[in-house]
Amino acid sequence: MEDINRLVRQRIDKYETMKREMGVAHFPNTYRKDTDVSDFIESYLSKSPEELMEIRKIHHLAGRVMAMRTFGKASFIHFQDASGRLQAFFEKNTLGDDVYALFKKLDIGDIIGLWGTPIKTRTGELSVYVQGFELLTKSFQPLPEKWHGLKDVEIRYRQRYVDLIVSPEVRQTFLTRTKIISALRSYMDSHGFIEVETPMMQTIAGGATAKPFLTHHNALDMDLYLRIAPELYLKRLLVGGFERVYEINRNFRNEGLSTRHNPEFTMMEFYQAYADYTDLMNYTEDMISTIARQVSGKEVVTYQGMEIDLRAPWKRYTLRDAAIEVGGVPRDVFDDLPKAVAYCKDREMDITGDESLGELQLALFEETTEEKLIQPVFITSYPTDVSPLSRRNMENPSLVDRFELYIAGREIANAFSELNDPFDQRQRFVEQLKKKEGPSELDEDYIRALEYGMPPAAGEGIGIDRLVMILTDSPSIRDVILFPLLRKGEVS
RNA sequence: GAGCCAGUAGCUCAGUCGGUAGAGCAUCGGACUUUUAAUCCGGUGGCCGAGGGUUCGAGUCCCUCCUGGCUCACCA
Repeated sequence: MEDINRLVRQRIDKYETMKREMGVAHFPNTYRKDTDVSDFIESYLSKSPEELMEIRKIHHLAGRVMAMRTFGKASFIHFQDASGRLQAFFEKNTLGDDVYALFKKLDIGDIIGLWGTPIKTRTGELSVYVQGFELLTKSFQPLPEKWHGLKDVEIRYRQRYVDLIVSPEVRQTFLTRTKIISALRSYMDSHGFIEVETPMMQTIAGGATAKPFLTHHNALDMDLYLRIAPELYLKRLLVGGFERVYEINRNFRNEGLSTRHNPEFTMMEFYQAYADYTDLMNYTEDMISTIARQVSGKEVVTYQGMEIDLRAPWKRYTLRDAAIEVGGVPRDVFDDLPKAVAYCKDREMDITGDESLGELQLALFEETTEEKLIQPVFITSYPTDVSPLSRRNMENPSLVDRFELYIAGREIANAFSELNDPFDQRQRFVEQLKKKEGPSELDEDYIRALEYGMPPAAGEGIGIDRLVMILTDSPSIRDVILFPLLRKGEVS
């Protein structure tokens, strides 16, 4: 604790005085509370002041002092615990001179245990009529101002603990995140899926196209990648005989940061044997609308001023129809390689000219259509050459049985009927290796697993952070990740 | 990686044409027994993100760098 500023110094000195002269214990851990703030409020909020006068029960509460209004001989504070915020009334006559003097030495931010009876003050606010208190943890750093709160986003991210103390809406967002993930788990569990864990450290970074983080294992003297996706391991489990598996965990991608991208982010991937991508569309719209209802109590949510209707069923569009009808790409351009190249160049899109038609079709869709897909929509029928792990469509082998889910202009989920033909899979891997992005090595063990036989299946990945963003109306992914990645640095 | 914007007291912010660094809250001292951003009186508090330059003089103008935000690029 170098660079101690004056305010910290004052608090340290004050604490020393309290311990030396006022009998305050040094960081004690013997106080036990018996009542949460929310329970206290629930028990007494509807009672009249007269009814509360009759209640002699002493409740032991604890929490952090958030505001103080002290007078000569009586004072009010607000304190908060994990469940809520409550007013407490300290009176000199009740507490005695010494205890009241100790009370007046408290600072905003201190954590105290306090006990007393319920009371309603003259203005009708339910409060604790304090009979005694104990300083449990001295707070040495001053908290941000009560009125404007903490606005500096750098401090909010670097010192999230401060943000959580002073910003109820931030605390609420993260509580909602927890509820969403919990609801997701129980939805999956109740549909017969088992939760599994697969390697975060992999020798081949497969299952997606992204740059991986590299690390090293000393004892084995072996380079390892942090996973970019769990996909290939989860499908090995289908080979192994599990028919419904899911994993909610972190992926790591060594790419740029933005309001929608954090280098580590949370993904749920799940795989279901004897199902195809149309089954997953039905499943997904029910899952997400159910979770929205459970978490927020409604299926029509507002995201950044846009009304998003999550009620099933959701619209379904082929990539081609969406690009043409929503994105306004001319029909002949979409279906013709030279015209597509010319069109992309006209729009100053960053293309080399070596792309396949499929790659250009996807690029055209992303350029013209994506951001217009506000209401939930499944985009289907992706080109095979941009989907190396997806099953080909029976009628048209240049397309795959795949969908992506878009909500509020963002990709939320990606799913497909799984390719379980080991020979086709090998061929697609070989094609993928020719491209400059993508895995550096062919995953022979995955091919071998397919050679043992993977049941027909469909699988899906859902970006949990992005889903949480929509359900909590958060503009940036950093608002739904407790500790987003920042440059190494100190808040001065 | 590129462009734009920002960084001044613990927090939130002013700071004009380049001329002695300010406010509110917090904090410290005093008054005050039902307050709600309590009120009233008085005080303390600054490496103006860092470094360099121009100038008699720089928070202010110029350059470099650091950190953050937004947009773009990258990114199934």
